[in-house]
Amino acid sequence: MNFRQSIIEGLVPLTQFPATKIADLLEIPPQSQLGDYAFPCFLLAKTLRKAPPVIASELASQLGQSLDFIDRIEAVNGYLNFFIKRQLLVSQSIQEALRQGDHLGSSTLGAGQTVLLDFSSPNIAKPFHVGHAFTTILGNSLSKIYRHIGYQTVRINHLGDYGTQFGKLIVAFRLWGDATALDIHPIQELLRIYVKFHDEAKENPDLEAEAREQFRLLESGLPDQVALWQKFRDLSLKEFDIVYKRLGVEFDSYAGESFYSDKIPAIVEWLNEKHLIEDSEGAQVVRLDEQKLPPCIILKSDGSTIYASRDIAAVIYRQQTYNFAKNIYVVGTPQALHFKQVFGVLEKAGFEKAKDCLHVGFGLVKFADRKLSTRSGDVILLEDLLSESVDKTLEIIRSNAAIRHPDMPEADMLAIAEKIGIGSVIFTFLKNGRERDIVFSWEEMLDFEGDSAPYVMYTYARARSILRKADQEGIDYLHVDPAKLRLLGSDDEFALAKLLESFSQVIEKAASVNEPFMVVRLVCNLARTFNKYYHHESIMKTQAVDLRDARLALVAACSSGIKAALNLLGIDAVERM
RNA sequence: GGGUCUAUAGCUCAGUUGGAUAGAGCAACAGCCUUCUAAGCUGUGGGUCGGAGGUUCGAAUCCUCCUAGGCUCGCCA
Repeated sequence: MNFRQSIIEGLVPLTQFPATKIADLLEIPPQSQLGDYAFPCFLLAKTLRKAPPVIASELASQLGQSLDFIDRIEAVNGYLNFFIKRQLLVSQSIQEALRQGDHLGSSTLGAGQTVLLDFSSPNIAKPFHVGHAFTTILGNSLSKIYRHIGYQTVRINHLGDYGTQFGKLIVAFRLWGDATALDIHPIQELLRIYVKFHDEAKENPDLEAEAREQFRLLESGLPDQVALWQKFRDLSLKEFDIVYKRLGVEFDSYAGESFYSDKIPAIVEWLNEKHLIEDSEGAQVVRLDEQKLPPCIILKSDGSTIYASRDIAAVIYRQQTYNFAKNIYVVGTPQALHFKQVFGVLEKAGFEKAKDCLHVGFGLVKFADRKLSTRSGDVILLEDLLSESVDKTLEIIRSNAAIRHPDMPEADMLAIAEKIGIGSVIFTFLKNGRERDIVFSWEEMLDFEGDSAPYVMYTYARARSILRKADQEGIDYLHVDPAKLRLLGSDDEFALAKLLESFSQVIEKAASVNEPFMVVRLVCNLARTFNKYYHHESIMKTQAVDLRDARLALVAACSSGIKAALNLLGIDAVERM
């Protein structure tokens, strides 16, 4: 039974409002003492010409006993407050949670529709630094959230694997490259010669010209140039893969800039046919005055392509290949204008799916404390960040294990530290609204108390610990008689059940605004409420066996809820810690 | 200068599309381990929602102006 829907249906005949209107108005009170659902009567005041409190109390008595799942209805301050029968909500919510298990909150909302997520997209031959972490972690989480509610997803890593920079690398590698170093630390070596190229080019401008020539030769397909480029690309990807594996991120496509290189002429031709392109200061541009946007450059004055033209080609290709319902770009907010222009050109060209293209932006990563371990230049490698976090976690695990789990094998501690350490990093990026800048500090990221990945994971481990004990005693808490579940109804139990019940709504909301932090807040809430419960009640020592079993069912439901939510963030829960 | 985003507790942030006494976490202070994991729990203090007007039954939320800051504004991506 859907309580919310039933209340809406009950209110339709009494208010004369359409169901959608009521759905908009029906809210969840700020405090649980005020009820489970609330209907504000202020809008009715105008049509009925009565004071809201009067209307509320009239509605309360009219609605009376017609809704059998309602315990009572109160009229307070012009609000109609609904209290659901606790036992009913609790037992229903736990049964549903146990049925869905680790897929709690999943649905078929997006069945038959495909969402494209363009994220991560690092530049080949450049270090994978913390700046890339945000798009990678955010995109990964969004893909999981969309899949959870039934969409098919295509995760696209739009690699920066083309452009004059590769001409530079080819020139630099021939002059100063070290093949052995390239095999061992490919990106380090490529970065070294890239930096050297720029240093040398200051003295010798001919190098720049040579680089442009080499890129031209690469683009025209000369075997030597292509082979070198391919090698740089392969080795870089191999190194990126190490980070992706640690983060648990996978891609369905690595079609990057090089992939679209030969698709651009057709795009230019298409735009020309529509007479959208005009000459401006030597460059070919599409004017976007009517959209109040600056012109979008399609071809540079030397005739070569640019970021925008490649992105336009990519959108067209993706539509033909995937027939997407949504085409999402997980790219930093500084590029907002760029995407507005790209989508603007497509719209102007009459490409209908332009409205389904979406830029999901995120803030900058800034650094509060500068004393971070870096190997090269002033960038912080994501790999180093992950390792640092894992190391710090391992220290804590070691000191805890000495007290609580003297039997824990070294290999387990390492595996757990890896998951918690990486979970902490992921959590740092996903805990707030994505458009906020992240001021990065070790102190905050490695603060494992309160709302943090370790806190949530710890809660899961505690719940699992109880269930292991129940398993040992042979208790079947997954198939508890619904009648027993109605024994639950304390404040904590009710609060937990309500949180579990809210999963699907929260996850759908998170998807609709592309904000994983909503899932973070949900799971933190669940963890906090669970810890409270854990502290108040000794589950396994509950005297009455039926009540104990019901409580175990609730614990099982909560544990799968936490696991499900963590999975949506890209974090792997651990059974012990 | 144009565009755009932001400003909420000492710090980091929420605030369900205009509703009830503005909420969390951290930090501070005071407590709780012979009991399923103390990475936990319980309690206390802490606010002119950047400022000034306006809209209305009602504003952190909408409008105008101002202040401060971020990002961005044609051949990089």
